[in-house]
Amino acid sequence: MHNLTQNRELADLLFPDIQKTPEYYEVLYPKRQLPEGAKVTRFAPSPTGYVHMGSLYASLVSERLAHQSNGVFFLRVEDTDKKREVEGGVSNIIRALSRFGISFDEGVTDVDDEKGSYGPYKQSERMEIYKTFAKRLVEKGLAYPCFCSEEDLDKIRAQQEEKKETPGYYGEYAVHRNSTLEQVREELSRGKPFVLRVKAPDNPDSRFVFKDLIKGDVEMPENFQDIVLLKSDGLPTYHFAHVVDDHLMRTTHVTRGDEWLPSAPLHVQLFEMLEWEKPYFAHISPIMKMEGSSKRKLSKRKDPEADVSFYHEQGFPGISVIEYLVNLINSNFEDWRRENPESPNTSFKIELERMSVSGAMFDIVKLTDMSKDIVAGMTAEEVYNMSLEWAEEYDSELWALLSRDEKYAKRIFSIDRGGEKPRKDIAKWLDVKPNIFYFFDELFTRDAAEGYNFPDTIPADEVNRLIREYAKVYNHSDSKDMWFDRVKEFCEVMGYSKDVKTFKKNPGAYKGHVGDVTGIIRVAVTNRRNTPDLYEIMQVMGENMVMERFDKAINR
RNA sequence: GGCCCAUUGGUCAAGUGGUCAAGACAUCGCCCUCUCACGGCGGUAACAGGGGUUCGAAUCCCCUAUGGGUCACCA
Repeated sequence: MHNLTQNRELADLLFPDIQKTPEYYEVLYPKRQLPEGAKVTRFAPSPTGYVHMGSLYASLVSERLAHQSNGVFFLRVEDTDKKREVEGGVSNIIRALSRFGISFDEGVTDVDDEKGSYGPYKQSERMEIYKTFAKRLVEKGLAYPCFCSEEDLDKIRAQQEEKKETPGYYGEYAVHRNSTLEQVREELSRGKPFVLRVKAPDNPDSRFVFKDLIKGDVEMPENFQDIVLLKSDGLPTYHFAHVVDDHLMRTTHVTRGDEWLPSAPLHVQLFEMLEWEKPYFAHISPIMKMEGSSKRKLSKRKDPEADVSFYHEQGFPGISVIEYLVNLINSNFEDWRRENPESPNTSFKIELERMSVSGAMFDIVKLTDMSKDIVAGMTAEEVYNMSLEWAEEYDSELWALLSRDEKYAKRIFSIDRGGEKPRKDIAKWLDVKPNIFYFFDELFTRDAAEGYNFPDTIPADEVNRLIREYAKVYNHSDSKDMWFDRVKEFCEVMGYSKDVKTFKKNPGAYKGHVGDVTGIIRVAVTNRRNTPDLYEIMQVMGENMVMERFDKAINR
């Protein structure tokens, strides 16, 4: 057993270079002056550059919590594992999040830049801080060096497995826990590397209860493992860094994936050992994916849609993804949206208590539907600008066509848009090309070369006859009503009923109905059976293009 | 395996002891319509199972099953 002076000696022995004190940092990073109820949250990724859907989800929760309470949302980079570091990773993460409208009030802003007065915000630059608090823990007899090698640890584990005991470094298995100062000195003099471990209370049966803002009251065993605080390279583990950083950065609400729930007792224990006020914890359930008949966490390795850049590539507007996620956070968002169709989604207040405690299945069909609604609400101008921007990066051919004649492109996007019931055909910018290709001869030609999509129910001869005759009566300067009147008249001449009802009443009397005829014209002009308003399409195309399409169809 | 968390229609979910168990997406049917879409109307479809507690249970308790998470000098 160490007494107080021995602890102090040990602390100096382990951290001879640490001169600052915890008190120094308490003054350096004072409690934030914020309005009542303001929340301080953070996003704390490893600098891998990869942003998982689950991370976006969690960061969205954190961001909203902070910003809807006039609080602070900051970015901290958890780069204590060099193996995870990827060149340019930080910038990638920041860029990926900004595409979804998520920005930070303080923290890391780029590879070598940051803002805010609670930094540094990169853990690798906070070594002195961690060591200062580690030293204090040693002084208090709450942490100690452990010289076990990997092999030693393996041996312990093997022993425990054999006896069917809980594996880990604790109690009587914690061989270095009660080393004397002399023993430590000797190991050190032999140049042996060490890790710093917490001296956990040795009572495996004691229970720990805490209130999670999402999961509710959770009861678990108290932590009794002597978890590593400082690795042998001197860098802190997540556990220690989290506690030190979130205290010093004055985080009020720790929002993170629920894979952290099992280590929450450890974290709370550390807060208590350091005599710090505990933050609130909110453990977020993972986003799942259906595989066969069972669900599992969306996987970075297996699922392309787990990577948020997937949505950028597909051309989902960032706001669509965000609204989908907001709805996953609080499902009453949909009701709110219906009542507030014009409000920005940031006006919707999220509530942690309303979050689901179990993992939600990621539903790309629903995302697509929501996105269609959002795009349908955009102006032609917006659709043009956003699809152009997308095309610039992902589809140079489309980009060239859209920028070649801006006015023409915007007229295309104006069809069936802006009215009471806007067309819902575009969910993502990837959908644009297949929806508008027929307005461009080069794309249309390529498409028609694959074959025309005339219905099989009408013989080719009849198709040709209809197009040839229709081309003769087509008058490009007709108003919409006149155009349709003329179509109906044409139908009667050709032996088709001028409306569907008449045909249905007496199918034997006609070759078909007006829908069949317009269907043929539609395919001739667009090579699609489903399109927006045919009249509008032909008006936008212009007379020449329309007539050429008729020719081309007849001579196919 | 230990420890946690969970389980309402195909999916997201409302629901906190008394509801004909909302709504949305998907699906199906009908209507509207030049097609498709949009829109409108309607349909199919759920409290994992078993025990309790209670006048009464999706809601509370226990057990079972299933799913998920976690048990590193990774985060």
